[in-house]
Amino acid sequence: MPIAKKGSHTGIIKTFKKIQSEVQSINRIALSVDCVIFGFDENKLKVLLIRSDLKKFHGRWSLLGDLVKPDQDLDAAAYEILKQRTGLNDVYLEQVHTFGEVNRHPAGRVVTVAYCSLINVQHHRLKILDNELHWHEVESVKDLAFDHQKIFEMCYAWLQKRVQEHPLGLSLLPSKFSLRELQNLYEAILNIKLDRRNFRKKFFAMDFLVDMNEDEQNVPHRPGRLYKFDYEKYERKKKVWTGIDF
Amino acid sequence: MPIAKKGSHTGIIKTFKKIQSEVQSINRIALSVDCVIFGFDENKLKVLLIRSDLKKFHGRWSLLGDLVKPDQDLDAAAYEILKQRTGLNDVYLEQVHTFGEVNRHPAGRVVTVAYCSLINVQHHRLKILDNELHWHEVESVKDLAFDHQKIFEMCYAWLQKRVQEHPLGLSLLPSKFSLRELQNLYEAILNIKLDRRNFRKKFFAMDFLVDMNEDEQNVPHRPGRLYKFDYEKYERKKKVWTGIDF
DNA sequence: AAATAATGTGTGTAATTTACACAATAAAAT
DNA sequence: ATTTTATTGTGTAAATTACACACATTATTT
Repeated sequence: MPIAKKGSHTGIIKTFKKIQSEVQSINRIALSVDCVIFGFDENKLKVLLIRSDLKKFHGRWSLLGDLVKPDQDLDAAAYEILKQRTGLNDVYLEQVHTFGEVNRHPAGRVVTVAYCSLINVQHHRLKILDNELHWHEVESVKDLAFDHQKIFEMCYAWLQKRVQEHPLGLSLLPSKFSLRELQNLYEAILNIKLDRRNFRKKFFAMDFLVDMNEDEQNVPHRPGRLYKFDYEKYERKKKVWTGIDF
Repeated sequence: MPIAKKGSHTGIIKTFKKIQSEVQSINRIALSVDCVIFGFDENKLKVLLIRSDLKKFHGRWSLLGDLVKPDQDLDAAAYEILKQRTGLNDVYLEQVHTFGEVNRHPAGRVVTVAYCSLINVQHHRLKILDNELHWHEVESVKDLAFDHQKIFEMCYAWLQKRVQEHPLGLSLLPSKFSLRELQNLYEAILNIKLDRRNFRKKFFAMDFLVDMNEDEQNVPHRPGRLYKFDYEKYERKKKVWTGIDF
């Protein structure tokens, strides 16, 4: 029988043996990852959903997720989902939040870690083999299965905030892109209109865009210049102090 | 024997029964919460640590944490820690990140969810009953047990960023505070010097400070005016669009 | 050759940020 | 009571950044 550690006034401190026994038997919980996979297509921000297979949620859509295996790193579990579902490897993936209400899942206690992923739909387009998968416009996503609506909304809000302070949004575009595409992307994510001249000035002033000396192809109007984003320079120069502002 | 769902091309989709069986037997993992509890005292940012009880980490300090029970909400588990360790109820608590590497804990597979908490040390001062608990200056925190150093560093970086865009930092001060105290707080958290006049102008311009018509007591110099922060007004007025800037 | 639809560029104004110095006040020391 | 000390409280000018706004240019399509 484990005892409270000598020196503890509270009885909270545990011996290694006690912790070990707790870790190994009781107190275990199923853990899953759910991925909110964003794409950008036809100037719309989209999210990849799968039709829920559970009768209880007949026909409702849900996020892509799976249980984490006991010998699997958490991040690896999220990458695994992406690999399986999109066929893509090096994609942008970031953990957003963990949802741990007791009754959030009908099959029992399942705590889930939500990840956001941003992928270039062009690369992915040919790889949706599974006809239960579908890209949905973010504005029309509602009534998802489980608590996935809440998870989705938190991830979408996270993206809207994050995209203003970090260049992750560019992962939604081809590596070469025009400023028009970039602006359309920001307008779609943030759901606002931006002034074109000021938008360009802003990005040129940041000085992370590399001119590819190449123009757009196959556009029914004057082609725009193509640029790529210099991530290395961004990593060197990124700011830590942005100023107190709320 | 569970089978892949009809209509699945990949065999990834699972039946409810299969999910239920996975949730209920295999694939379970121990889940813990760890709290990075910040305090502000003597113009220094501090963090509350406990001496590790595990022989393996003899004498090393660690974060305050515990396993999550199967019938306990995740957030509730974090509040529980705070309540136990500080005796405080309504404290600021926010989830930061989940750490899920397979070998991060010596007692087996334990995934941990890190929370940051900010408490007013004045309220707490008399309640450290446990002599294994100690407030450490953040700059001198090193070599924590487990992967707690990494967790701490991520939470500290999170705080430094978050405090610039959200008034959570004020939870470290008494509800009535002078602008000098507020500035000291920001300087301690961000580890920079700020211009006093511009700092004041900034905060007054935000217009969330309420003049208490009261001055500091027991200071060995001209007392400063006391203010409180109007959280309700902040909630009504807080900005969503801050501008693209990275 | 004209019409279309987009690209690419600059300037003035307003708002915000930064740098910076001195008088007023309360407490403590004499 | 007077002086000294330490800190509060305030204003302005200069620099920077954000914002609003219009026209000439270039491919493509008709």
